[in-house]
Amino acid sequence: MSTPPLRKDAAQNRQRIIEVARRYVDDGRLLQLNDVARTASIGVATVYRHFPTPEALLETVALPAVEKLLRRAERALAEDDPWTALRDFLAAAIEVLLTDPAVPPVFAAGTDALEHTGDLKRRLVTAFAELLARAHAAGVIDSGVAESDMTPLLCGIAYAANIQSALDPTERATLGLRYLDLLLTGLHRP
Amino acid sequence: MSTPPLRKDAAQNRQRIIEVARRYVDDGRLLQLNDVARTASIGVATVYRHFPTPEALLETVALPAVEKLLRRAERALAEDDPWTALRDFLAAAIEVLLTDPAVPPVFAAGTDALEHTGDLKRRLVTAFAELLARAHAAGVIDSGVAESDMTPLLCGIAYAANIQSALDPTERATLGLRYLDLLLTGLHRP
Amino acid sequence: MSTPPLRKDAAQNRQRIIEVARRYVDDGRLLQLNDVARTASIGVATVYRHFPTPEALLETVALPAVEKLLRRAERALAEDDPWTALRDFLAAAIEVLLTDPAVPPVFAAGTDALEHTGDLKRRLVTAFAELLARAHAAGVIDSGVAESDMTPLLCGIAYAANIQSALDPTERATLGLRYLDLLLTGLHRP
Amino acid sequence: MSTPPLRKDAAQNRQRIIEVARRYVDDGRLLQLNDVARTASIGVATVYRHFPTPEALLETVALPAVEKLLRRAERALAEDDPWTALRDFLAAAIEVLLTDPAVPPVFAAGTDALEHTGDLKRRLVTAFAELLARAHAAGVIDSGVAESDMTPLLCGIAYAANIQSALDPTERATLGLRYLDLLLTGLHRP
DNA sequence: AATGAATGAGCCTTCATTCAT
DNA sequence: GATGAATGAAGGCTCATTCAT
Repeated sequence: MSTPPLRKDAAQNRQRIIEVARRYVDDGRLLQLNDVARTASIGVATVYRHFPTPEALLETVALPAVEKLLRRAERALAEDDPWTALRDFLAAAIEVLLTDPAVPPVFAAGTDALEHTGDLKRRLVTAFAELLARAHAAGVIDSGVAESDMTPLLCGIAYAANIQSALDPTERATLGLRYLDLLLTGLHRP
Repeated sequence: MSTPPLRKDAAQNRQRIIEVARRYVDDGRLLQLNDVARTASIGVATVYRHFPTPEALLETVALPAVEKLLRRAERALAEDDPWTALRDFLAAAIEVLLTDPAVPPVFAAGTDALEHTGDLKRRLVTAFAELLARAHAAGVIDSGVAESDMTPLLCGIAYAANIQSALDPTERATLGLRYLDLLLTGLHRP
Repeated sequence: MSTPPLRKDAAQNRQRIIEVARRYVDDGRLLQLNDVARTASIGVATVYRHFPTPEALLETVALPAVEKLLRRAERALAEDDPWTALRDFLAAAIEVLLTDPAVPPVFAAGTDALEHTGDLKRRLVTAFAELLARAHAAGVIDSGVAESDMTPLLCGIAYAANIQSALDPTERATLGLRYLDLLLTGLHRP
Repeated sequence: MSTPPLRKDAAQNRQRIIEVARRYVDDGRLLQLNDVARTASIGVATVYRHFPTPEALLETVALPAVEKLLRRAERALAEDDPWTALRDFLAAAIEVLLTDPAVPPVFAAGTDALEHTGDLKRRLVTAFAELLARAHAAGVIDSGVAESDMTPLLCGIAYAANIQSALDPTERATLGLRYLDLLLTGLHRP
């Protein structure tokens, strides 16, 4: 089912590639397999074998953050108050999206390079759906919001915060949380 | 002040280039000057003289939509009720952003290729600032929202709606308006 | 025989082109007709009519200097002492070659764009031949030096001095005169 | 220290590129990487990897000749008579400069594309400096000539000989040696 | 499994020259 | 005579991907 265990040197290479790619992503550089290979002092073809496309590599880089978010979602599911649960999850999502530049493109992408990525995303949506259902049941959220709005809304907020390219990552995260708050509270004061 | 009047044939070429570029943008193709030239059956250098960079061409393509939006902003300024005025403007902006794919990149860009574009954007921000000030004065809007939030928020909503790439433009516009409404109203029902 | 008198505006244009070209040459920029036209705010075709090739323009720019050198040659012919006459002429040539960057390429070129340039160059060689003949007759110069060595030797010295691109024009002229002196005196001390 | 040994096929390609470039240089054609690639039936990028700039390729083509000259310089250093040593070296230099059209531009260039080229040039200047010092000590050369005059003087002579574009390479070499002789002996007969 | 050399399509851009206005 | 827009060939260079070693 899962990938066969890698030979030790292969595993090392794989790790090295991911580390280099991580640096690229953090620096805002474009992930180019060729480039990454050179930086990692690893043959191009080796990189291609491990990661057939830049997307596959990017998703692998984003993986830990996405998994972490999934754990936050599961923790949120354990929370009693439906509103607190939902809000905490959304805040966690924004934080992850704005803290790790590898994540937004993975979320925004319509298709996934890695099956595993799709799995995680689906489980995240499922968790959100549950949180949403509880919130709806409790009447603490607009009835028009649907499960399918999660990704767009979150990515939209992250995108909005990222437009301020002059800010540093921490400031952008703060800004994103403020935008989330605006969305939750609403701009209008009747 | 403005560019000297173009010779008739030059004006035709310019128009033809813009039309071809418009088709590129609408089809979601990347604007490449060489490519546009070939499609337009016009010499590359001619295209380069008219539009030194793809951005300049894109901004020119986006121009009418941006001007239209500015007129909507000015109309909104004529509206008595501060909240209606602001909301109408925001709705118009979302509509334009989602109706014309040339517009979002122009708004999201930090720098402008054409001076005129910068002018328009600044006038738009000024108009928004005025609408916002009135809304603040009337106490009909969250006091934390600032002038500098306009572009991020609007672009964020447009981005969110555009993530649903399966939808056609009209459906995306509708979705965008719903997202705007969510933002104005707030997700939370206390 | 000679060009018909130019219309006044045409003459002005011509003058303006030459002035601009002079600046180009002095700044070490490449003479590009298109470029010159734009800088001079004159239509490209106008420039082309006046000067069909960059060489033609360059030769025109170099003209006054070449004519000046020819006058120096004629003055040298009036000098009594054959050695002084020859040496003065050579020194004048080096000075002109290193003072006006338009001149060396004109001298080094095998073919001339303008008839007038060819005339002047030939008259210069003739004058040199005469100076040389007198020097030979007086036995004050190596018998192997021929009329056809003038251009190569002078251009060679100018080239040598120009290699020191770090120096300013005046310093290069001084260096060129030193190289001429070396050539006249010889490096060898027996 | 030196470049890692090339793979066999890579070495063949490299060699092929150099051979084609050599033909270009000998024919007086401009070295254009794209052009060379096409002629050599080798991918452009391959050529670019081996030689990032035309200068790098040119210097590589010129290398054997420059190395040969350096050996001549070292042989000259072994010669007892200071004047003979210096003269032989200069003659060898002129021969090389006029025999291999790849060499003059390399010498005249202020900056080197390849470190190795710079090394060789510096070693050549050092050798010349030594030959010059001995000649000065023996009082057999004009005291004004300095080490820094080597390149200009040699290139100047080569340039002078090359102006006679009608001559074939061998004749030009002969002419160059005559010009060298004139420089050593001096034109003036007092 | 790993390597990295090779590929060549394809983009961007410039320039000399012509020609319709 | 003057203008300057138009041309399109051509050069420079990069990049994702393959394949021989």
